[in-house]
Amino acid sequence: MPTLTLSTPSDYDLARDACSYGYFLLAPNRWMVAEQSLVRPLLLSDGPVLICIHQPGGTGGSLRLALSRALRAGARREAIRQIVRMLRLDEDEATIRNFHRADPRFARSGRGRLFRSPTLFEDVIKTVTSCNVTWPSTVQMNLRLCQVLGEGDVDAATFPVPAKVARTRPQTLRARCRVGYRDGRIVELARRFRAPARRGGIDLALIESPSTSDDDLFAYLVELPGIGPYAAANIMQLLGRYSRLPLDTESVRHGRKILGFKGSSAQVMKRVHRHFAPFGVHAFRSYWFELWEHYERRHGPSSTWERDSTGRMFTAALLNRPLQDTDPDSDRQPHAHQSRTNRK
DNA sequence: GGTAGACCTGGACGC
DNA sequence: GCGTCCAGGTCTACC
Repeated sequence: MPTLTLSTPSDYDLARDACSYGYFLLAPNRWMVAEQSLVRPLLLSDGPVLICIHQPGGTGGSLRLALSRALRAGARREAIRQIVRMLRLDEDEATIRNFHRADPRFARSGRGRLFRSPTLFEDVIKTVTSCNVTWPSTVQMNLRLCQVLGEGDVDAATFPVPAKVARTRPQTLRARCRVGYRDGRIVELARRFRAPARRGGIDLALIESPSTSDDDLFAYLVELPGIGPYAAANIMQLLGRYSRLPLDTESVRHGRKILGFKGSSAQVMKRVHRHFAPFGVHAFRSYWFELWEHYERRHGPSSTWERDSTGRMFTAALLNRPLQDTDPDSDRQPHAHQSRTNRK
């Protein structure tokens, strides 16, 4: 089996940093608990390739990539570019240290990087499939999108590319991928990813330019079909902009149960927003890793979560249920356990 | 600018 | 096993 080696920042820990955001549990990603490795297919210009990513040397060690086929130089560069984006290997030690200076609670665990997708398109569609549904439905939608529209073996199909989704009828998406009313919005988003910016397509130059302000980026994203304030803020963190909080019902639950805030949902959201505002450009990471830590208190280290069983753990009924009697501290002990933490 | 209701799926629950 | 209720963010209409 062909292999590649990829160096990492000296603080990089695959198990910790890949299992840091719920998308690592969504198809076509597959976290192999026993092997502590990430398996997923990537679509390259010369076809799909299945990649198994492992870090045999532990923290700071190089990543070993086992490939299902040999890659020519161009395809190899393409694969590495996608993996670097997905694992945020481009966020160096200094970037993470800045976050830890702003929020020292996570310096010891080293948390700072958040898992994302190899492409912006996949991140945007995953965000849309996480809106207005419970987590198990998000898991199913992504699995079906890959099985129905992805390339390669059905068990290891890639995430579909914009061109394929843009050609698909909304009714097909609804019937076969069970995306519900999101069908037309997903197809329209795919069409915009296909079209050049001057003809109404996604303006990648604006999105990726560091000179675009957070406010301007948010205003642009929120105008896209299927993207509201929550989704826009989430896409921003996936783009590496951490100043905005994607506040949803989970935020309200966290605000009430963990932070002890009272009042209506809108009031609790405002208080959560104010609570994390002092972390400035790091606000989302502080918010997220605090949330993640509580998920891990319930379900154990995220690197032990299985895609097929973990999805069922994140239902409103279970999350609202108090912790077992074996944990007398109950939920409201935010940092009593310095373990690992989450969901989306 | 703020609010109410529809959108769709699947889990939870009662019978 | 079946029927009903509910959770979830976006969008549109309306005030």
